[in-house]
Amino acid sequence: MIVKKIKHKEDLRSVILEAAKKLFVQEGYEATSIRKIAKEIGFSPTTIYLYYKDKNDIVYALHQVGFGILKERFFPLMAVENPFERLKALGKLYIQFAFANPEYYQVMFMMKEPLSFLNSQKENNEWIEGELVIEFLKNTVIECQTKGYFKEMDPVAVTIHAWAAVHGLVSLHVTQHLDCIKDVFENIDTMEEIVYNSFQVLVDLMNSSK
Amino acid sequence: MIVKKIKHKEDLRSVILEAAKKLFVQEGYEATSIRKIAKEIGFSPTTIYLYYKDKNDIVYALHQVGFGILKERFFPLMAVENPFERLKALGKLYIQFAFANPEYYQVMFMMKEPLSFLNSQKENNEWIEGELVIEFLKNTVIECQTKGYFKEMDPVAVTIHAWAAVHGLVSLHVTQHLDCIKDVFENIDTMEEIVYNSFQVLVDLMNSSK
DNA sequence: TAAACTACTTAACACTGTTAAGTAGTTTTG
DNA sequence: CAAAACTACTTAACAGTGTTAAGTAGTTTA
Repeated sequence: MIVKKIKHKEDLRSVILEAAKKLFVQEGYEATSIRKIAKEIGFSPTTIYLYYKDKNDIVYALHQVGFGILKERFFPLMAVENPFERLKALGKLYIQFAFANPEYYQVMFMMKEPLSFLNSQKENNEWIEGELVIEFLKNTVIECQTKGYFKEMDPVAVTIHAWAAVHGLVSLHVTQHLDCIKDVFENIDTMEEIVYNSFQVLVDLMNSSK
Repeated sequence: MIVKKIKHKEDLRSVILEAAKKLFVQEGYEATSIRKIAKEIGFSPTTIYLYYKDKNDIVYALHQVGFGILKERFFPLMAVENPFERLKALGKLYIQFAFANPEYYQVMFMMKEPLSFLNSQKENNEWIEGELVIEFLKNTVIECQTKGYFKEMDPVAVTIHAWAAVHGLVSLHVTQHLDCIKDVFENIDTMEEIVYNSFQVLVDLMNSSK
């Protein structure tokens, strides 16, 4: 379990983050304590505080790792010409990301801690990671409007709605609230099917706005 | 701070819940510890465990209190004849509830703990509180379909979508993720306005499905 | 009167995040 | 070259968390 100490003065900050990532993905947020991270890398818990301000600082770093993965996935979508196809692909990918990386999704979009860390920093208290994603979504929505979608609607409100619709879906899944009401689904499908059927409703409704 | 001990053998279980409610609403979930609840009612922390199995048991009880408030608000809506008007009113009330009772909203729809408690109970592992609300929503959706809304759509998928859309909106607000991207809104409105504008998009899209 | 039961408490376990103070080992400086 | 300063880390502790085993008054039953 315990990784042997790092010689050659590697950047311990990134070694800590790597250990945090491992524990976080394997055991979840709850089980990722400062003491366990320290044990994992073979240092005392207080050493962590020489490289990260507090635990929120670490979960903010994890949240950034998550956004790195998400942006990597979103990048190829910039090539999709048709804005509505791009919008649909964005939604699908967002859902896929949440299903594939539920722990990262939680830290990115469901937990206050990373944002608390941002607010604790005097300068740079902007959530650039989130704003970048929403800006990309907004531009796609505006482009869709030039093609006749979302007639006479406020593009910002449409953007927030689109985000909220997929976020609501995946967050209800991640917290297991969807599983708990599966009795209302006559034919019990997989959770993924239910989520995608529901996403299809969003797409169909958006289509009917043309 | 410390309430004098209860004589006359009142039901201590409800006294504990009352203290938990007070701390929970005033200080939030994080600050509501077993030890603080015990101090509040003037008993030792272990006494709590004679009336509640564990902390999840208490947050499940709080979650039930929340559903009590929500159901009370939903009740008058059963009288609304027009199903689409009822659907809109349901959404509006749901959002209002979340804004007025963010702590209860979290415990009802955003936290795993109450559901974990349900799963820890051998019998009765159904989330009846949630199912009741969703069933009410589903029936309204089905009724809307008889009036020409949601043509050729799966009513269950529409129900989940409607729920997810409003849940996504209010949960992004509660976790302060919406506040953090307020730079994308040109005219910085109140959070309530932004949420209602976004809700209006849902209503407009649903209207265009007729 | 003695046993049993009720309602509660004390003390402890095993954790958590976090900080003050201290300590080797290296580097810089007079 | 020795003394001061700095680097990188550790030990010990604080104040808190949920939770459980064991014990103790006071009441009730036998």
